[in-house]
Amino acid sequence: MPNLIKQKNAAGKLIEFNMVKHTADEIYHRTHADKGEHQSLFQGQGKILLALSQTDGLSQKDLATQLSLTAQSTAEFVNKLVKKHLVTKEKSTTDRRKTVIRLTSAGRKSATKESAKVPEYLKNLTDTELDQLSAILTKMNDSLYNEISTANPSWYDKFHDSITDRLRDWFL
Amino acid sequence: MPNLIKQKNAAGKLIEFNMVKHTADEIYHRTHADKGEHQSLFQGQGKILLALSQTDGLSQKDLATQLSLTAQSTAEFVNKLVKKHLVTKEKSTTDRRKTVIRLTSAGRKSATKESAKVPEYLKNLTDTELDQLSAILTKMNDSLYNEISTANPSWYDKFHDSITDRLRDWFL
DNA sequence: ATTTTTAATCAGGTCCCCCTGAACAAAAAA
DNA sequence: TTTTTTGTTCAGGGGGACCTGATTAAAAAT
Repeated sequence: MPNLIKQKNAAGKLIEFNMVKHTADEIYHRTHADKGEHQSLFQGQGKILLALSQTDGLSQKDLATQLSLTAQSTAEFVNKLVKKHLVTKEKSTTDRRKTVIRLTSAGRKSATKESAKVPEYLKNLTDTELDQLSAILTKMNDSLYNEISTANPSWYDKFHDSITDRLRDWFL
Repeated sequence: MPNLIKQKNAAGKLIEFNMVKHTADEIYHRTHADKGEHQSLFQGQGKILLALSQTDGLSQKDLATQLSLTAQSTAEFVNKLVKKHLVTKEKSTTDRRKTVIRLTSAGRKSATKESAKVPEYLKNLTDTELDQLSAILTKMNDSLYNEISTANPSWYDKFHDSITDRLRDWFL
């Protein structure tokens, strides 16, 4: 029998963490005048960058299906990224309907910069704590993967492997 | 000397957690047709709800200063919440310039519903793990509070106490 | 009693995520 | 070759988080 009090405690801390982190991020990109860089990596333009950093040179259609977006949304995000010089568009030579999207070097950097660095708030943890945290997060993630796979197996399939691949790349 | 590998490991797991959680949330409010309920609690309308759930009956001005928003943004969010029947607006009787904002019962429920319940992914953790997680998150949060207070002391002041108050209320 | 400050409103704007519908050109199938 | 399917694009829309500027009404200060 798990202890409800302990669960609530942890849940509260987690909410607090999200809240405080959100504020810290806000302050950061407020003072750093990050003009528009407040995209989550997991939405819209960020998603595209992430997918490309795993497999460069996808077509818009590929991106759309992989990311569960409409072709139009995908086009919108890609165009925005082109304007920011983070990706390039070029017509495929083999199939001239297709547009191949590629990361620029700036794009690749942008996709990995925030993710590849160890945040400050982890640096105060001891080795033991880091191990504990990793183990706990692994369990939590598995839990969430389960939720996703039962709720929506097709998303899960598109999702799980690419995520873990991506993370392996970043952190090795 | 903290172990960089361990840090990166934990950092990766954390990113993975955010990513997976984001997807799980998306699936959830996609299947539950939650029309617009995908607000972070820490932004815009969510912020307002949260502030009111701590201190009901604030004026728009009070909300604005407390949340570091302009009066106009605040008004916008409040109006949207009124449309959703989550808050009510009424002219103050003592100072007829002021508008007093109050949570409806639906509003109060909405402000606490997601937060007060223990997420599934915590329920598979053992008591020991829960304790470890709480301890680790406490350290991480302190780290972030520090960041905030050095970067922007005034935000910190508005922030810290009300947060901890809020969390105490939810979880007791 | 008049000026000034304050709380809120309207108007309009920027950027973000995301979708539907309609058009169009290139490739594949009939 | 004609039809159908596929990949993109254009147009337009809904909702969200913010913001600045200008105006109004009520309270406070002079």
